Amino acid sequence: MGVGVARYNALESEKRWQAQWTQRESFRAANESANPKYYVLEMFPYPSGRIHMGHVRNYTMGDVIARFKRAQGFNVLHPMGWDAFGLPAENAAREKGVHPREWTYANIASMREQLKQMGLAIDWSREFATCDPTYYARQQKLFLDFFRLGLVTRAYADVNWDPVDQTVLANEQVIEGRGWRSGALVERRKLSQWFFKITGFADDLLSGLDTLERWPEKVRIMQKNWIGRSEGLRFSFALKDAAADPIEVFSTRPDTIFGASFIALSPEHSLTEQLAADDPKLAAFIAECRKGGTAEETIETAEKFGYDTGLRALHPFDDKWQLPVYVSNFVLMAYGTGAIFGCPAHDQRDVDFARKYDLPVLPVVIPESTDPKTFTIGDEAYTGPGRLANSRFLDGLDVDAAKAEIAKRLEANGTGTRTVHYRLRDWLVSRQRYWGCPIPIIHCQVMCGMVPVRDKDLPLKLPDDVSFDIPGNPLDHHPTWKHAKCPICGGPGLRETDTFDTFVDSSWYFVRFTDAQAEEPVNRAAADYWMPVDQYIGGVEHAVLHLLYSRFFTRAMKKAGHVKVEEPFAGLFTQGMVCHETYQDQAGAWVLPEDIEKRDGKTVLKGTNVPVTVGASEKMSKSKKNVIAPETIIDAFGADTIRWFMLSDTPPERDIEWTQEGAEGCWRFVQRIHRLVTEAEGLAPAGANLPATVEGPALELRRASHRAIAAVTEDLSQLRFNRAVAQIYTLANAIGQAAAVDGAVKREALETLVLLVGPMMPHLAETCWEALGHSTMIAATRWPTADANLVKSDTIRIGVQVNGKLRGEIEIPAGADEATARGAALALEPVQRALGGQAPRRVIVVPGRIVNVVVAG
RNA sequence: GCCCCCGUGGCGGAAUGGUAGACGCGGCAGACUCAAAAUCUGUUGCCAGAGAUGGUGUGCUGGUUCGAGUCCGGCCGGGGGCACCA
Repeated sequence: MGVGVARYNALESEKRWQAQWTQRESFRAANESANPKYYVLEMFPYPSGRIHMGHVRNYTMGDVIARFKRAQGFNVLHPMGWDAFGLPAENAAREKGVHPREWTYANIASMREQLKQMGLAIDWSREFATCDPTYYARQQKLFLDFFRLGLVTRAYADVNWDPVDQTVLANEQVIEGRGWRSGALVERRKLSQWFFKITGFADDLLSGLDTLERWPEKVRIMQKNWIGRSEGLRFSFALKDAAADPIEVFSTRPDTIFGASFIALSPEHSLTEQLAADDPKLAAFIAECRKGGTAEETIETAEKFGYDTGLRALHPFDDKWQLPVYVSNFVLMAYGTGAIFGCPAHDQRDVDFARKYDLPVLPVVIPESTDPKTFTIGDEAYTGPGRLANSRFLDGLDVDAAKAEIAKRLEANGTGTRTVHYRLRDWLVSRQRYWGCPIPIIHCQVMCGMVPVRDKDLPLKLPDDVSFDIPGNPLDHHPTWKHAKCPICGGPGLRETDTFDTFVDSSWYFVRFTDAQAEEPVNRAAADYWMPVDQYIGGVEHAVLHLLYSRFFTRAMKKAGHVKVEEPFAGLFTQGMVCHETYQDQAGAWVLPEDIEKRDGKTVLKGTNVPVTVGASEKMSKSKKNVIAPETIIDAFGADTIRWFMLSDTPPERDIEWTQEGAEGCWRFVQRIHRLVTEAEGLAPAGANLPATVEGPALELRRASHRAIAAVTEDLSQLRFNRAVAQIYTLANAIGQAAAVDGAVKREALETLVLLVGPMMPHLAETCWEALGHSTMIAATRWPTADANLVKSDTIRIGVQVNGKLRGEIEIPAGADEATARGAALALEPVQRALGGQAPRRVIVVPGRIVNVVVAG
């Protein structure tokens, strides 16, 4: 520590300001205000016990927005809670013998402590965990509302059974045939399950995407693809053997019907199965198709196989035309009818298949300005627009007209139906687990069937005395819990022992934050005031499921009269991951960053000369040990340093790489700001007026201040934190350069610097604000406004080009007319040289931008 | 295989079609110091040149334009998503 230099003590200062904010309830949000509202929310965390760098990045961004909007005069809601149900708590119970509730609440306590150390501007009075009975009781009530509205259904379904987790997985949770958490090979089982009828909202969820202008295009496309709407025609092909049932197909290209050259059935099609019973070769073929999984992207490049069943189908418009019926591995049972007609000329998969089995390839859609007689298809299908040919009554029509004509004819004779298919399936919400929200239904053993639990009997609480000694659902093998009287007849009944998927919990928490204490699930007035969330921030890994379910839930809640909005999140931002270099020792084992050191350009195990291999920067993960614990950084440098790092350099949507050097650079800047403020000499007292005239270096400093205000305001509004950071560095540099400037101008510059830094490094800013003689807090201070006259300068320097190449620079008054710029440019020596005494062929003057002299040659 | 995104100094990255490389990290040189750390100042795309300066430069390749990192076509490379969706 330098002699006589008071070094900024971040840890002490941060503790102090955090206490101040808490004591003054600085971030408490009122449910009504004269100011406009702004609701900023980060995806709430699962309480694993410790925060990681991903949390730090996420919550820092949200916090900057919250503080910035608050300073701009908005009534800001910035809450925090816990996505607290879920399997890890049960795993901990099985592994360590600790009750899921204790484990979860202990984790929440330690994570809350860590988040508070980050200095987040959160209204903690609204905090809740989804495992609080006060929360899930309201969720049960919502479920009953949905139940009465017919949005809930129960169906026997083939479900994915995870034998390790002893639970049912959604299709989305099965990855490469394995459970997404356990990694166990998934088995198929038929179980009676609860579903939310999200498919009923498919069209609405799809069209709603168009209104989400402040969502990343990428996420909207992913949701669109997930919903997967396709319009087509469902119709039948009769078989030559009249005794057999016709084969029903679904096609989005019925216009290509006269290019058909085969029919293909899925290996799982019922007809396939019938035929296989008497055809061992087909049975063997089916077994072959099942190998390696069916839904794999990897098999897309795999070869297409077919098996000719010997059956012949009749063309719907010509019963003399027979088409071979194949079974093929590229037809999916889960989509459409599990059967297709193949038109090789206009579908890539079909042409691949046709070439392999030597089937006809007849083009029936001809691109504009191409001769039908010479148009042929090689190994590539033509899927573009065009006019029909070789298609009898369709000849000459365009694709859309031909589709309509076919549909019209087949509908008229009763063999076809226009159909819309969705990829989206109903949301399976029941889980055979203990640590989740119980589903409030009683199965009457007498005659009443499935009966909702009465409102007055809510919450239906989880029992505490459960055992995890045996596999399966503890609720199910609890000795007494599931026995209940039927609410209708009073006879014996059994409680539903399934609990909800935790995606249900996270599908409405953002509404509950608007009044976390409300007796009803939603305080309608509070929800109407705050919803929608103005800015939601989280990882792109939730692009489909969480966000789609939340959009569905909000619509369902609207139907039930709980909210007036349909879309929960007006703005969405998906931040990038936090990465770090990876290290391996000579045996190939992963090494923690804290166990290495870099010396003389080499990377070695700490305190030794044993070399370490430095690998690519990858997402921080325990398995590769490339993790930095946020608390080690906060303990060493303070929260402001880690926050500043997260905002600096890398655009927020991209992956950021954590480096020790970068962190030290941030720390140095913290110190530098503190020094600039505390060592400033000749400052005017707080509140002093600026001199009447300011010129020279003082004017330049004023300009730097106001340019910084304008730029940082703009950048923060657009979530371009990295650019805002660069602007602040520029201002700090300008202040350092203007050492001779003092008085009120210097004060203005320093106060600007401190105010602009406020949302990003709030503790440092408060300390500096106080050092500048203020008794108020930055948390209660308005954002500065830029003086437009100071943002622009009197003269500007613009480039001068000759034939588009830079040849010089001129300095002219800011508002100078074209003639002035032109004259100054032409007078330049390099321009004169290029002209060689001749007149320019053309001079382009873009005011305030550039002059380009075009010289003949 | 299809869809989406991205290729700019040693590194992270700036740049409404208008002076490419802001800002940071790292490097180099200097000041302060017995010395180091910290701090401050200068410098830093590449090539040539002592220098002024000149040439060159945003993955490759065509095009549009007075002018292209930016727009359009083709290719190469990297990343993400997916469902062979008829």
